[in-house]
Amino acid sequence: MAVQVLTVLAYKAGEPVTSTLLAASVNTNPVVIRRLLLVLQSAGFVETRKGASVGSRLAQPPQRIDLAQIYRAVETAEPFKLPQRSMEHPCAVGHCIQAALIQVFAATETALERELAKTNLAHILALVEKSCGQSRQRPH
Amino acid sequence: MAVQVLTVLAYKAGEPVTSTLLAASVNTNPVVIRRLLLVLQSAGFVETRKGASVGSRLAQPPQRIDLAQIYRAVETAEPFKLPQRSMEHPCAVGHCIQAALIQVFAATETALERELAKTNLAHILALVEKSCGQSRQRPH
DNA sequence: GTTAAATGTAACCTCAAAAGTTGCATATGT
DNA sequence: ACATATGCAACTTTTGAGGTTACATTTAAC
Repeated sequence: MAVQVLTVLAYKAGEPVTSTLLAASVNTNPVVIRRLLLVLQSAGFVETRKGASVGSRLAQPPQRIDLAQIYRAVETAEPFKLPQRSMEHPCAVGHCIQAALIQVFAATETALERELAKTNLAHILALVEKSCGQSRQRPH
Repeated sequence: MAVQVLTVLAYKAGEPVTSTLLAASVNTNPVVIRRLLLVLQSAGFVETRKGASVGSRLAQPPQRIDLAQIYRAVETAEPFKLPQRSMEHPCAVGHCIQAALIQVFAATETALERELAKTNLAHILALVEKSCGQSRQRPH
């Protein structure tokens, strides 16, 4: 969802967008968008101003924001994580296996982020415009 | 969890293991293990026999089972999937963006599986034995 | 054969995380 | 000043994974 919101902001090319409008675009609730925007703000991806007829916009050029950064900023639960088992380790083998799997999954995680880093918002924006054949909407 | 169970089975090197024992090793419930084993059975990774003093064992050598296969067999919810939005597409742009993101995420998914395919159970087993310094338990 | 031990399976419960909802205080262009 | 938009708190809803209990069925071993 974060990627979708950021793509819309990139599409708007600096024009501030309200959370209500973003919510309509992603078909969800404005508050959910605002919660997400807070995260994206602290990550430095967007700037948001309060008040009438303003909203949020990208704080960086789309080329500077890649999927790995977004992933790290937004993702809370790692996809490859061992469930936190109780530490009663009745089986020493199970304990050793866990230690080994943590290494393997950490390596996978790193590889995943390296892969995500290859794509940035500008790439996605180009893909959107190409697949839909629409000209980019510029601010007035 | 699937990886953990399969690693234990690989560690046991063909010796049939009961779901109760596996559950103790992963510190969970035998029924959960059995449910998982059903999936691993239909994927062709394990063989299970009913009856007294039997259980499950690997159906293939550990070198033949890699993490990508396990991932595909077990994983239900894709980590990179757009939430199924309603099809009322009030915003054509949003629709185009979704189509583009599906492509991007599919590519990421493919890259992830390519990465996972690099590691198989034999690798993990070697890592376990190395990090714990225990000799492999052979059948009798 | 009988029996103990194991799986297959159904029907429930629990729990946590994400998303959605409501309400209101606060800030800010016009 | 006022309409508009965000920040934020508290709550509910939803969803999926995991856990639990119970029981019929299968099978090796005695």
